[in-house]
Amino acid sequence: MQSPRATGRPRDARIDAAVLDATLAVLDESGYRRLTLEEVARRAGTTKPAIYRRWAGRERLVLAALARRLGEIEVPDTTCTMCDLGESLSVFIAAFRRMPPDVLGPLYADCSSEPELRAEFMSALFDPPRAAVAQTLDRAIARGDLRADLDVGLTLDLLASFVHYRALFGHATTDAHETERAVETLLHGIATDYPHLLAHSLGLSEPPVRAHELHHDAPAT
Amino acid sequence: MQSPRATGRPRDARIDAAVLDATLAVLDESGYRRLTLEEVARRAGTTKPAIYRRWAGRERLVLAALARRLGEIEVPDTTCTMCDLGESLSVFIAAFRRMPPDVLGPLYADCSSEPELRAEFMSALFDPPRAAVAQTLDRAIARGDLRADLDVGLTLDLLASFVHYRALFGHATTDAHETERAVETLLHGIATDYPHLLAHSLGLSEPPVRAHELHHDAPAT
DNA sequence: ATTAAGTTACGTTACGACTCGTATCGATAT
DNA sequence: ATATCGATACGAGTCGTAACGTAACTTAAT
Repeated sequence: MQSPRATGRPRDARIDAAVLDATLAVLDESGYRRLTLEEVARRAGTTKPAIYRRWAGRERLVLAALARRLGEIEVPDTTCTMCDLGESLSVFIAAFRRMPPDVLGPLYADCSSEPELRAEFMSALFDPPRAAVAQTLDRAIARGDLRADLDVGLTLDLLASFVHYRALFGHATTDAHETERAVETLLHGIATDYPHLLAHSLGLSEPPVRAHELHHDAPAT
Repeated sequence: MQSPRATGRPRDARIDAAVLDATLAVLDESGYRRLTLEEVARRAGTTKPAIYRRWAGRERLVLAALARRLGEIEVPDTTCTMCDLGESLSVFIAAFRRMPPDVLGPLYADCSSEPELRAEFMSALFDPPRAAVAQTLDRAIARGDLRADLDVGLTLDLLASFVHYRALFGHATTDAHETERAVETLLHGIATDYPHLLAHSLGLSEPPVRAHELHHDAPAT
């Protein structure tokens, strides 16, 4: 943000680290809702005012702690589109596995009220893995493995939302096998004969003969 | 739940209705986080204890109010799979449109801590629209429009998560057109040549000749 | 080099404000 | 006899901030 203060007593960097560590520890034990700043301060061997000097509230504190744990995201880049997508999703899922439902949901709930805070949440936690998958998609398109007219944003949302859904509502631990199935499903589609369905929806009762040559875009009306 | 008490002064049913109405009004104005029971009681022309007599906490109160607004879900049933899916999703989205992000996210956050409460949340708000889409998928499979070996649960999650994602993180109002695109994407798949990608991922450098006859299932090892 | 002044962080403690969920009370309805 | 009604009050937590006196570091003058 701004340049470090040139005057006065410098901040003790060990306190920063101790507070972030304590925050993560309390989060893992008690979740986000039961996290109190006094407990964090106690464990970090410091006090509440010292925390407020550094972060503007508990949302920002937790964001900082989680962002630190999230670390950097690496983008897989082999020549295998399916592998890359699966791997990207795995990284994605692994990232969220480190942020249990007890944390991510309530945290976002608290962040969603204030636009600026919300933006910080997004850029700190959601955007990084999302960008990784986006890059994978772009590469696959450039390689010719995905359709050139693909709506990357939409596809990204389909993938990302799937992971978030599982992470937030954690009714199932998304394992590697299911990741694979999801990628497979998305790549292949779920229809037996998509052109046929498309034609039907357009009111043509008989399916087009040259189904495979039919372009993805709907014919002009 | 249990049978109505045979003894003592009966509850005033008008209070039930007034409280639920007031709850919805406050939710729409202030969102979930800023909703206080005292404010609800004030608007309903009653008092806090009267509310606690009826619902065990504000989570249950809000759940009851939202479930009331959600109403019943109708399942579309034409012969057009694409239309039905699109329509199902639209109903899905419409259901969530009545529950702004300021409500659904924080509410779930509060419900997720207690398992029983979480189950109530699911059965009251998430399951109904989800079941509607599930029925549409089943019909489409029976009709032969979707692959028989389709993982319905997975597909359902892909669709539902997409809607939830938009509803919770509302960075985009999912309109009819985008719904259509999503269904289209899922039906058709995003790959230019899926069998080719599959083969490649299995380590075969040259693509199979009869790509279109290759079954979805991977060949036996 | 020493000293002095200025600034900021530190720990400690305390405070006001806000909700929550419950308790109490007399009155009322079955 | 029992349970609800309105009204009010209460204890318990947590929040974010405001004091204080002390400690650490920078700058400038001696």
